[in-house]
Amino acid sequence: MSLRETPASPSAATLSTTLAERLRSAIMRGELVPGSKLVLDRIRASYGVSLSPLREALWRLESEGLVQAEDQRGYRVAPVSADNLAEVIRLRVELEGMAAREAILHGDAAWEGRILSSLHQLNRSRRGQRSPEEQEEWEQRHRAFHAELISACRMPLLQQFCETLHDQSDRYRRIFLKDHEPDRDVPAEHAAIADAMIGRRADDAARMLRDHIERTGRNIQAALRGPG
Amino acid sequence: MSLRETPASPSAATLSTTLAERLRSAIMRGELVPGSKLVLDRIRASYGVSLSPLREALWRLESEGLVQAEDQRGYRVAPVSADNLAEVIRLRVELEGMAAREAILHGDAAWEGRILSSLHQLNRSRRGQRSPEEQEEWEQRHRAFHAELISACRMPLLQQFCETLHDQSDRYRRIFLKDHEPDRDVPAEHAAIADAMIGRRADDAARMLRDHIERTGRNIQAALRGPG
DNA sequence: CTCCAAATAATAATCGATTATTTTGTGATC
DNA sequence: GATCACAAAATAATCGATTATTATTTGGAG
Repeated sequence: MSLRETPASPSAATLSTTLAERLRSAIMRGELVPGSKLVLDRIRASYGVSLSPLREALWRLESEGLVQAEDQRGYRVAPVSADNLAEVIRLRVELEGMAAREAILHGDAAWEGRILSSLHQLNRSRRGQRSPEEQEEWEQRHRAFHAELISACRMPLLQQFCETLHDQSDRYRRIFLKDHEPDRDVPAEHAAIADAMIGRRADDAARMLRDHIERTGRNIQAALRGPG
Repeated sequence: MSLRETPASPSAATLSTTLAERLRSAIMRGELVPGSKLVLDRIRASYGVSLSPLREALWRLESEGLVQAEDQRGYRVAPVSADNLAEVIRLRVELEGMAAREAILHGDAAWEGRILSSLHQLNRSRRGQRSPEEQEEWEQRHRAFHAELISACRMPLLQQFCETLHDQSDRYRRIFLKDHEPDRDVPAEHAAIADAMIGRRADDAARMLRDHIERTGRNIQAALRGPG
């Protein structure tokens, strides 16, 4: 249930936490392929850890929908499907829409500043960069920007749900739109959404957010149907 | 992420799964009090298990919002607060409302039958019974009834969210409305909701569901403010 | 050849012991 | 008396080995 957090007080990250992050990243990048079996002893060996923290890490990823677990039969990377993607997109639209409206109601000047700042950071890194580091940086900033939009909503559970759903749809995008030239001006969409949020134009913001999410969703759906 | 499931094929429940169920029940009943520390070695001893399955069980409950975990500092029963309850209620209204509308769109005759059947089961057991077994039975059937209402929505993630939120609000109700004479005709409310769902009156159903959830919410809020 | 059953191998789950970290207690200093 | 440093105790996290379960192979029987 934790928002991927820096602990309030400076306590050392546990091996299990570190491992969950590494595995999450591998799953999101598609390096661990959807539906594939996660053989405990193999992963244990390749990450150089013991079983206890590994199993804990997998349970955390299970709760984020990135891993499936079955008693006595082990774990596998969550499979992908058009139906699942459609639901993720639909829920993102509804929940991020709700969160955005709440954020507009409650947001203050500091919140506006954080939106502008994260938008700026995002625009300074370019998507579809050659180096994986740059790509990873863009991904991270993109996630941060979307999180900031709803950060003032005063509904931590809702933020949690949105983060989980966002991760799930990011995985689809990163796997199926691997080196896909965007057919639209994504930075402009981000800027317009930020502007509507700060300008407290709730209906505009919700509509643009919906379109933004759904457009990406349709592109992924097309790629998903195409090859697979 | 699993809907509390009977495994498709008959594989033995793991100790970790059983333990998670037992702990969930103890937390929901308020036997493990909100905010209290869960000292691993104490629980380990009292449940007669080893650390590994215990820790796994606690992580599962963390993902359901019933336990809080902090690296290197252990676990505690999720605390309660008016703010958290308000968010849980709000999200239940929104998400169960959405799920109900979808279920009305997609539900077939079999679904109608399941609703009527679970309503009947629910009415045959009486809430606020003297024996804990009867009370537990009512709780279980009440949960099943609400789950059945949205079971045709074809959105497994959404069902998952609803189940989690329902568990959370049930915990509040069971702790704060311990032996509380209901001030309203709850069975009639259930019957009316079931009727509207089956009759495909989506707006009616959503409104009655909202009122049903919010009324209970207000009662809990009152109790929460009162003593504590 | 196909089906079943037992044997074997592979894997998951659990345990008990060890190590690392945090919390509590104690005494010294100001 | 308050504050810090250190020691001791409590607790959390991890490991390596063991046990239980599932999956695979093998060897008949029909």
